[in-house]
Amino acid sequence: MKALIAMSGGVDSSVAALLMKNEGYECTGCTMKLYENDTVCNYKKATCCSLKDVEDARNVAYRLSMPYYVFNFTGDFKEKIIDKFIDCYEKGITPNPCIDCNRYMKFEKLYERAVLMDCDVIVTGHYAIVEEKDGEYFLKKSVDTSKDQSYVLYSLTQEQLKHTRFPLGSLTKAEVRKIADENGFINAAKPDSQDICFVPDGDYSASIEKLSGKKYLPGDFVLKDGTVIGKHKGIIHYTIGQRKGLGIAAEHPYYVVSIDAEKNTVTLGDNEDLFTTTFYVKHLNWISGKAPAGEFRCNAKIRYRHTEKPASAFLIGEDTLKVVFDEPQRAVTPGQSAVLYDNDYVLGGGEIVSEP
RNA sequence: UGGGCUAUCGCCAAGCGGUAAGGCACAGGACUUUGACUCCUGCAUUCGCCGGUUCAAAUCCGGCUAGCCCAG
Repeated sequence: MKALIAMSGGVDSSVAALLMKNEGYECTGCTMKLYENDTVCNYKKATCCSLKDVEDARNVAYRLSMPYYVFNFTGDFKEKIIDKFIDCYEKGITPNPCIDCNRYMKFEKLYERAVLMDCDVIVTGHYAIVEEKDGEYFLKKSVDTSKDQSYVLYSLTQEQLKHTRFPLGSLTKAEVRKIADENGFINAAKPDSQDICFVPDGDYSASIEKLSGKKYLPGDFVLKDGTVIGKHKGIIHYTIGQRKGLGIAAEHPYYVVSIDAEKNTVTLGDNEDLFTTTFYVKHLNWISGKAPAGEFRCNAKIRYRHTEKPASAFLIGEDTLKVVFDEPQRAVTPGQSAVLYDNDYVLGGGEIVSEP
């Protein structure tokens, strides 16, 4: 069996490579080059596409004596991830580029390459589990629930799951680091990745301005009743539930409650105004390949760092799901992904939209 | 022009003779493979100005200045 390992240069994917090797797979390592550091104006920080990371990945691949390649996916990454990222913010919604990167880069582009290379499976360092039973594949949370990444994988299809391996699914992060250390991997103690990989210094709005070359117009901060209480710096700077950076001094903190791209206004309110029970999801994918029939119970997760909460859901259209939480949840945000679980199993998910 | 009220951190605001609360904003950090949220830390040697009383004043007294309100 041949495996193509997606290696970022970090500990996780390095250990994933090792484990596949140990399982007897004929392994090939690779790193996807997703963007040029100059195009995103990143001059200092080491990120997943820096030379350093490629060297780390190459180093581990060499140590495991497996062939190693770098694939240049910069064109696709710009089109599928960066452009959409910018477009979303311009429309007043909040994207999750990591979700898109998994969907389009790792499990589409890379998968195509794997097929071309005659590989049977692609392998990543995600903390998630694929289970097979009677020919059907299931996506399940990892054993280390604090590191679980099944959320970002809800877009996978049966076909993709069949050809994917997540060797870290039953390990904890501590165990992974230990394995890396025991095997002398140079990245054993490398910090976990964080922030958006193509955004230097965590300043995403500055990146959008540089990448798009546009200036975003200031507009009004308004209250629910329409009262103007200040000027905002351009809607791309805000997301639902945001408190910091508003610059408005008041008795209580203000939070962004909604964003109107048409009127170029940002509505502010109290924390209590952010809690809602009902929302809609589009661009659905079901792990099983087909949508559950009728109304069903599940746990819904509305952002990467959200603990999934009990809800009822049912399709109200071809590709539109209505979800109703048992208890109101804070800052359900259009553009973010909602993923539905049945206990530890991912049922599917999609993108939260403001209107059905 | 009389009469009254108020002047404390960028904003709001405690304080009422004993040596400057708090909230908001802001900055830095933690958390985190998205944006957020959250958490931690920092943030007025100084109380409109000038004098006076007192061992001691943002707190009492006088004057000045500014703003607000009521008369005209």
